[in-house]
Amino acid sequence: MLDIKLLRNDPAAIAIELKRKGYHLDVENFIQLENTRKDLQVATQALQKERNIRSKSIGQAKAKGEDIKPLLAEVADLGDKLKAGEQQLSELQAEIESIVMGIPNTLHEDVPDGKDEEDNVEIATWGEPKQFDFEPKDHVDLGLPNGWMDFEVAAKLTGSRFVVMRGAMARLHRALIQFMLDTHSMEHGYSEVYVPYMVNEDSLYGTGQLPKFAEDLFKLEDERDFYLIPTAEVPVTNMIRGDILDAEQLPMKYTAHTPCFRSEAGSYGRDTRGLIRQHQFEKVELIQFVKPEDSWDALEELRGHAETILQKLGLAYRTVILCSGDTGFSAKKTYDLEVWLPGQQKFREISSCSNVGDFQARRMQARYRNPETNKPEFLHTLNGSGLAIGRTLVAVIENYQQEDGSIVVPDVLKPYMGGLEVLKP
RNA sequence: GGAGAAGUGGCCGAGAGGCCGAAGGCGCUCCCCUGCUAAGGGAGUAUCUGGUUUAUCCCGGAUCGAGGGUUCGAAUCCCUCCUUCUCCGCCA
Repeated sequence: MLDIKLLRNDPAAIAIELKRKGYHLDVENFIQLENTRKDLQVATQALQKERNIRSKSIGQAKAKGEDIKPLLAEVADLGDKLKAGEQQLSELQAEIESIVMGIPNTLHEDVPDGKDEEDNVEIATWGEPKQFDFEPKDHVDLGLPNGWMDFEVAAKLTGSRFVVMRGAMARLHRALIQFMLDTHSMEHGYSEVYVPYMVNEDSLYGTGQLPKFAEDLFKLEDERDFYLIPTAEVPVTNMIRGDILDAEQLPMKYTAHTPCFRSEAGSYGRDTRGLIRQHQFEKVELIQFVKPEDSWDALEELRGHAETILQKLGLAYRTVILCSGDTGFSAKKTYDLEVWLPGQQKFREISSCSNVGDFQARRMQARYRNPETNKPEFLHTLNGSGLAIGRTLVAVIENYQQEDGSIVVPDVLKPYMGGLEVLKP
């Protein structure tokens, strides 16, 4: 959520900023609604004030034993007028709120202009795309013959975009999770949390998935309006919803492993093969809560933490900064890490690290007490994948494959593989 | 799943239709006093929001788990929901 005061003061300037993100803000409509709201609110509050004064005097008269009948007659029609005004006002406020909740975050000035992912800008690379002296297979061809990956069984169990993994592959998948959690919690200063995989609507409003992106989510058939989480960002970030933290508690860093559930509505036909785009995948997430002045440094740090994982795994990657049109709804600035996949001869997104600024904090009413002003102020939130497990598995097996279809276990994963050094078909 | 109890400021806790945004205590901040320590005295100390502009000040409005309702007036009465606790049942 943007600062409503900024929006009121200069909606035109905000509209120009939002245009970079491809969002059209109807300034005239907004100003008109705001003006109506202001009039209505002033009028309603005046009525409330009168009601309060009169009620108080009735109480005082009654205490003195005076006849209150004439006083009651005076306020007879006040109640109806007030009720009508209050209802009108709350409807209008709800309308304004729904507009404001649907407005994306503004961008950092570093973010390059652009329309879509074609315009993202590469800012760094690490490692060299691996050269093979044979034709490298993609992860599906590596996984299928051994029964390591089974998409048909998964389709029988559930449907498309699911997988069953077996044996050493399932273990390698698990090893990645352990390795990442251990690295972030023991070397990068994050505290590990275990969180619910279902959340309520308030949480999804808090991080920005609702109200706009309901179609991307799986909603449970249940009167409680629970949703499966699309990312650990939702439960972990919402842990501090409604809180006022002490300044000394910041920065707060959390890491969590969770499955992520995404409906992938609108991506029919894209990445239909293999593990790249599934309805259910695992992810190790990094979340930071920081003071406003620290969030840009924190973004660089967080990105470094995600990059460390790729480096330790020895996987070549490039870092891109998302252009204005590709940056997500809540983010001020986002780096994507793209890993080299020999099977596709392409870099593919494996992590996304964003500084959200105070956008989610506003929605969540998540604040800290600024010792200088002694006032509660919105903190800043950041999130990043560290990393997406399914795609990391893809990268590992494609990059560590050998001509006979076996897969060498990267050194850092060996402690988690019970002595297994090569996955043999 | 059944029966019962309870949700009030940073914390504890009073409050039972009006003078209650809320006693009292603890904690915290500032000041005074005491040579230091210990103790004592005084003042302050919720959040959101409107007028209203960057901020202060001032004057309003709202908020006592959430949402509805009754009433001139609700922390207080009624309804629904959520959460916590106790007992029973079931269960990984």
